[in-house]
Amino acid sequence: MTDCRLDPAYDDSCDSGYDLSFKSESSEYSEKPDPFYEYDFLQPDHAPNPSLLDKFSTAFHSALERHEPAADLFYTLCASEAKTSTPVKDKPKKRYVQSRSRASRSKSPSQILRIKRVRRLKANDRERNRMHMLNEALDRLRCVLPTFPEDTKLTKIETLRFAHNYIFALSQTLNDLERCGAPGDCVTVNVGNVVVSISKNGNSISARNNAVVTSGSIGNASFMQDYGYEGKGCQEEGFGGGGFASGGYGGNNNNFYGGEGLMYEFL
DNA sequence: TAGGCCATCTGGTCCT
DNA sequence: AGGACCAGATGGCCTA
Repeated sequence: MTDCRLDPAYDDSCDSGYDLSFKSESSEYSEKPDPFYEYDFLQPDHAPNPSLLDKFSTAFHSALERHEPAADLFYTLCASEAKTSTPVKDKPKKRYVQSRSRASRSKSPSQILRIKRVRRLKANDRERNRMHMLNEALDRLRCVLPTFPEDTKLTKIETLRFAHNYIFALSQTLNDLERCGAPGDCVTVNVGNVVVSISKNGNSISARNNAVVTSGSIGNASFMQDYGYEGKGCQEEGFGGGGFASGGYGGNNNNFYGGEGLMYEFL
């Protein structure tokens, strides 16, 4: 495969008629509305998203009062507004048939080459922007995960696994609260070395050793593992994998999620 | 220095 | 036709 950066034929002369300036830094990219923006707890400036926090808080406390699954309520609150750039495909894939093109009519080989090169450059630019948007979303996901600032930045796969496990841990916590009842207004979840407090007055994340937790990673590799779940729900959602033993989630460390190892306290 | 991670390019496929 | 999405290839950077 040729690398255009080394290919002398891959020039970006004005002859191509295409402006090579990166659109990732242009207004077209930066001003494009992000359909997922409103579903982030933290906005790009790390300020809490009041709308989403309110929804989560409402769902959480309604669940505590009505003994209903908070995740379902939260889902219900958001579902009506849910948008996705990758719609679910329920139709069988149809084979794409290349139609006869009129484009080649009355075009010299050099013109065709130039047109192809321009299209390729435009496609490269779109792909670059697409990946930038994906990375931006991953960065925002990193921001809402309880991590230590002194640790290295989570990789992409670590971020996704961490987020999956973190969400699962929180949902397990909610399930246990619904089972046991919640006498107070605040719930504290111990996530490894991190303490997550959820209350009507807001949520907070802190470290057990009083260190400030902002970004980075929890120094506990097992938390990054891609746990499977053999129980109902996750399996139905396609999360099934290797599975884990009942009552344990995280092995011999201090991550206690689900089952008898779950740690939470009422304040 | 090997391996992991990442950004980018590229061509194929599908969809509008 | 053109855009979105995807996966493979490639080269650069960093770290153990």
